[in-house]
Amino acid sequence: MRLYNTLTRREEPFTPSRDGTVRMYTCGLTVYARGHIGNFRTFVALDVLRRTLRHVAGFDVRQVMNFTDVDDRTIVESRTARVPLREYTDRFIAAFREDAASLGLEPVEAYPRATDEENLRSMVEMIQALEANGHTYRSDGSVYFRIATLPGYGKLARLDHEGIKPGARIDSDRYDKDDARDFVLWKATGPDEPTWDFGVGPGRPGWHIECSAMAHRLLDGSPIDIHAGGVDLVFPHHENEIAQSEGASGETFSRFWVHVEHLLLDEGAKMSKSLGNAFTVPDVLERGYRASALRYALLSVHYRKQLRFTWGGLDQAEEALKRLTACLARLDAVRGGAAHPEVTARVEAARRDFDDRLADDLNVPGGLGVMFELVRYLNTAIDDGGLGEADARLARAAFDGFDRVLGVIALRGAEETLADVPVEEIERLIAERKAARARRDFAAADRIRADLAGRGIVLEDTPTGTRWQRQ
RNA sequence: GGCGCCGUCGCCAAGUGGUAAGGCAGAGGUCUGCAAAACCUCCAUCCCCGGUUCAAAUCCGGGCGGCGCCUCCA
Repeated sequence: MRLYNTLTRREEPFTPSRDGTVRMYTCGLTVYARGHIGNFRTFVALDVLRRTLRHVAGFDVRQVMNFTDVDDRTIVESRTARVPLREYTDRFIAAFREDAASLGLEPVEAYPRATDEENLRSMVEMIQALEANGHTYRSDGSVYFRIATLPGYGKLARLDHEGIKPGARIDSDRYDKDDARDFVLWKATGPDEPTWDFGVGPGRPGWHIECSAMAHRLLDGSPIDIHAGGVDLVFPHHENEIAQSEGASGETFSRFWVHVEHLLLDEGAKMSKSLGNAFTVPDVLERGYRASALRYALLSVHYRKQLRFTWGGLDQAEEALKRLTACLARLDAVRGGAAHPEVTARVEAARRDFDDRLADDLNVPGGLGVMFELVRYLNTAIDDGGLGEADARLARAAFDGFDRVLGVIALRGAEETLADVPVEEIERLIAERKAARARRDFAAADRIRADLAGRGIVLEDTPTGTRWQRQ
């Protein structure tokens, strides 16, 4: 498959470097608050990447997604809440897991936390390696990375080193640094702060070191195949990760860098917790939208384009999903009849086209187009009686294939089984209504339909019986 | 000030040299006890101006507009 690589600013053919297994690191959440849907835009996009690597490209994937559970904000917020740091961050890790499940994110192979001892130890080892290689200096008990010692510094972000804007936010952490662009590897303990001492003095990890160390430890050394995250991480986080990893090991850190563009608000501003304009997944669900619609909305724009989030956009996503599931229900109702060669050919072509779109730097919108063209074709075939049960089964398998990447049909199905009106009751009422219609008691029939409609269940009569659907 | 991205139908969004996918919304029709769904038909020449080319939404130049990054950030 082809993937856009931020390192080269080009699309390149991608294949894992070792025996068919993609080793991928994803920067996860800083768990000082519940992640918002902007964060999840990134995670959904990277979930699609993961699924495409597995199900379209046919690779195995070993993916690591970290939780940053110690930094200035987690420390401050936990102190404000008067809750121990670990307990405080546990809450938001649990919230992440809930939201990730709601959105149908495939679990990744490892979710390391920065403050787990084995991770802290590997960070310290990396810092010691950097010290041995002459890339560090100490100041007031903290250890810093001296970027002047690494000629390739800046290769990812391609920043103009000389042109730092006067007045830009430099040196915001107010420690003594020799150069504004140097960054902290290990921060000396402040008053009343959590602290660890595994060999470079008492303190806590700087933001960047955790990812370098955990990627190295959990993905079995450099170079890893893909390192991914939101675009805002390109600089300084990813640039500094490269500096640390390559300064310590002398080897390329990651072959590919994948960055997901931001989700913006309707007004065009970036959604972010610090700006106080963020929605969480539960916020969206409380408005009556389904997680499957949110997932669809988040993945329906190419990952390298900014996505403007609107409630109307969610409505459109919901309608599109209904069109899709309605077609699947029709397919499932087809009885009898052999395969038609023309249908087989169309379905096979759609599968190929879908995979081609996804393999082309994750062209999800293109893939959705292919899928909906097939929907129209199949609907027409059903109406014309030109679709046999064998065709329907083949088509259904194709949609299952699409959904291994999109993950949206399966999510709908899971939502159905969790809903408040039990399926058995719905089916009982449908049977009652059928009896009423048979004796032409349409008033009773309509009463049942209205009752279910009031509880969010829509009935549709078809030649093969009554179908129902949740609103 | 530096670096970079983007501007396609009312809305969302593919397409990046060969004559505009798809979704939502809208109009008309078929079907139906009603309703819904579904299907059919209709609905754009690609921000503007120049240029290159047999051919440009796609390449080049210049505008206009929107956004991101330049040490909190997915």
